[in-house]
Amino acid sequence: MKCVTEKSEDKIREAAKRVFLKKGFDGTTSRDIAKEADMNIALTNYYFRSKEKLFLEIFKDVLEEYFQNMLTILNKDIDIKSKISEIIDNDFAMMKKEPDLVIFIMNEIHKSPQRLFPDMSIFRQVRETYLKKQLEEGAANGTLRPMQLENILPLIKCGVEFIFMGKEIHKELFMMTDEDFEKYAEEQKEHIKAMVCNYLVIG
Amino acid sequence: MKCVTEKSEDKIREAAKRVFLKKGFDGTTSRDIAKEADMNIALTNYYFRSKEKLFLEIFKDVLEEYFQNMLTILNKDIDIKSKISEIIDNDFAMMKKEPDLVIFIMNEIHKSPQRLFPDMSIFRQVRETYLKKQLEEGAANGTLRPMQLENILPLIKCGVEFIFMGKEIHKELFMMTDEDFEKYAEEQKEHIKAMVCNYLVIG
DNA sequence: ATAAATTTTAAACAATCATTTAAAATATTC
DNA sequence: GAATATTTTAAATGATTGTTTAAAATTTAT
Repeated sequence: MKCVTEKSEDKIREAAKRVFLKKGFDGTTSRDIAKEADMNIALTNYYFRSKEKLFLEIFKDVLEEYFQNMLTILNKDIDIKSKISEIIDNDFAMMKKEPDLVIFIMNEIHKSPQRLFPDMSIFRQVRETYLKKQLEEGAANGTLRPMQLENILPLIKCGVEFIFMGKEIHKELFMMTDEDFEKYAEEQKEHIKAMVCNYLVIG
Repeated sequence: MKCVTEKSEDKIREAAKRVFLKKGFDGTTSRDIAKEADMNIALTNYYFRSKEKLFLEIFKDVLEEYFQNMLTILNKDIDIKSKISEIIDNDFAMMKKEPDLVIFIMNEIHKSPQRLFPDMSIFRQVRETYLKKQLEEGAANGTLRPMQLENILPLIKCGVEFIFMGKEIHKELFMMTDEDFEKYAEEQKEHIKAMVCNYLVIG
């Protein structure tokens, strides 16, 4: 049956995601979530049993959201330079669409890593992509600097994610307005693409 | 007068720094701090008036700690390649010594930037270093790719800080032990140095 | 339509939060 | 050494926390 009105459980889940991303687990109260969802406070526990369980459910989704698009790109049958460019463009778009996502993930995992890693099959998927094969082949035939996935992938991702995670401090440090930052981020994106490609691709 | 026993105010300040860095502002209670300092709960407010005021005082120190060493290096009269290498080594050492510092700063500023920027003269100092002059001269005489400080500095810093901020997720993603990560981080440090230098320095 | 199951509600729970109080203990001053 | 100022203490403040309760409202099943 198709409902025109959203189910309460989903309303709470979506509200909780927004609040958790903005305020973090510690900074979020059950009442914050209920208010954001415009629902009675008791319903968060009626549907999810506890704030902790609701959080873990949402965190799993958020972590998959973080990796999913990148995973698709990593498996594309395109040349390395295009692949790097696409990953960076994708990262860039993600940071603009969900500015809280990466710092949220980083901070929550940093504070309590043990509780946040369930059966993450997505991790295995990231380790075993077509890019890995491309790196091996490139290293073998001398077109690429020999590097492992775990070395090149952070180099690709850190540039964009770092300046967006630290958007406010970068704005303050270099006296930028929001508009300035937009232009700056675009410049930086191209620097990163060129820098990483120059380093990885030989000749 | 020299006291052999530490002053209560300093004991609280140092305890508060440890707890805030580990748990963040929202995750820290006044009782956590009092317990860590092994002092009565009322003393935190006796000396600092409120948890908020204590936090702001500590945050200012932490932010200066983050920039101070880098600032010294940026002003050194050494060639660009050595300077980049030193900044990265310094960052690396800082992340090992204070693993919570950068993610703490990033997260707190991200959550509430407006309240955390006092008269930060250190920001101006970072903008006006000898490195800036070196970049201008290098661009003018063709030895360096023309880049602004705000473009090159994040490229230098993001690599090391990113993998340490995300240490636990990188360990999980690439199935590393703590020992593995140590070796991995060392490798990565050298990749970053080479990559950034190759990109900035012409020929 | 009636009964049963589900969802929503207002109210309350004990625990903990940041902060304050006022008295006790200690240190300093004269 | 008495008077004063400072520091520390235990206890309490009212507000807020996550969670539960039991009744009311609504939906579903018969």
